Amino acid sequence: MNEVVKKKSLTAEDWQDAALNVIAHQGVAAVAVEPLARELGVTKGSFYWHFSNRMDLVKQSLKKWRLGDKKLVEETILTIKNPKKRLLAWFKLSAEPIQTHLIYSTLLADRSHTLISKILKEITLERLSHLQQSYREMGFDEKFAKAQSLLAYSVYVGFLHMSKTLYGSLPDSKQAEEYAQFVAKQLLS
Amino acid sequence: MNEVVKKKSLTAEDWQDAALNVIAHQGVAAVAVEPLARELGVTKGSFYWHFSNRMDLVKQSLKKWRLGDKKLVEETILTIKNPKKRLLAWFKLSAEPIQTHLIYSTLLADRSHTLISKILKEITLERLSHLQQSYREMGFDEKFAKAQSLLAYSVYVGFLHMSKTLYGSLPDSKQAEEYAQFVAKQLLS
DNA sequence: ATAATACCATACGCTACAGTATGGAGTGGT
DNA sequence: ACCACTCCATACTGTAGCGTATGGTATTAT
Repeated sequence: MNEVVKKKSLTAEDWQDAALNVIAHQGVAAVAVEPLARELGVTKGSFYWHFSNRMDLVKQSLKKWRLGDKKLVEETILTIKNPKKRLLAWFKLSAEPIQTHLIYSTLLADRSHTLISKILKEITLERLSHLQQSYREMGFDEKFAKAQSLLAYSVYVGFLHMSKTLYGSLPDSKQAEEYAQFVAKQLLS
Repeated sequence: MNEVVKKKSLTAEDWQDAALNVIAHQGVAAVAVEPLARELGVTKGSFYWHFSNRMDLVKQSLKKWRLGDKKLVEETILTIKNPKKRLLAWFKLSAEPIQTHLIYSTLLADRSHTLISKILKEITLERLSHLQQSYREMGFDEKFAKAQSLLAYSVYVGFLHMSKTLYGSLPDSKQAEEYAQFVAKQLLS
């Protein structure tokens, strides 16, 4: 039992969380109704009461993920006034072993659906814009800020995949800290 | 018709090429026998003559890809004596819009099978080793060479995903050249 | 010319999953 | 006490793909 209080019935969010967990580790294609139902200890009769179909679940799950991710960034990064410190905080957060990174990196290789491509493009452009903004505030010119933010973001994405490939999971906080320091030294001078 | 000479019968390599094409664009999970057969204008009776099962095709396809990739690197990169020029050549090749990169980046998010994880780890460590070697030959110490090669490789992987995400495909040669120059300036000083 | 072999079509059984239809148990409101 | 609504189980239909069995045709060898 992972829950002390045995819940009487499931909510839509319970299904979304389970779906996000699958997405993080096996991708969108692996999100299947019946296996999820088994995992949650119910049948798909429950599922089709909460959602209209499989894609509906995927959509709403990604929506939830996106909101949570946005909130995280707004609270821990965008509140920092000093642009250099803000970038450093971003590098550190990027290397933290949290689910949101796993989901993002998994989605990156999943071009199965137009919806996902669209979401990814939006998120990526959004984040690039933040980085570029910070570099500009540090005093760099437009062109350099653009190229450098693309480079920094590539490092972020690459690091996610590398970690999973080499270690099978995201590295722990200590390793992440060290790596963030090195990256900062190379990309924040 | 994409072939002038209409072939009388298919070879195992024809199936492998078709499979690699699917892997490059939709991932290993999307490799299915019957759809491939339809695409090749035959039925699966043909498939099961050439391969014992679906996984057999995947294995052999990846083996072919790996051999081709190895040959490419050996011929265009490892033959260069000067370490700095060698690294520059690697950066440039990394940004070229060729299928081998697509396959690699797609595999990176595909942890469905132990075999694939194993292959990926091997390839990644192999490439990291080459990079590290080049940095060392440039005169950097062991520790820096290791960190820097990891950084450079992260940039490579990240760039692949970014390109697909933002532009839907790998960028053309001209863009690739510019990007490689910038990366080289930042990571090769 | 005949036999062997390479290559493929067809037809089959099996499984996993999507989605629907319907009924039933529990719970809260009145 | 009764009703309505929430949540889920059960039982279906339909489809896509895996793998097998078997027979047929064209090519090659002898």
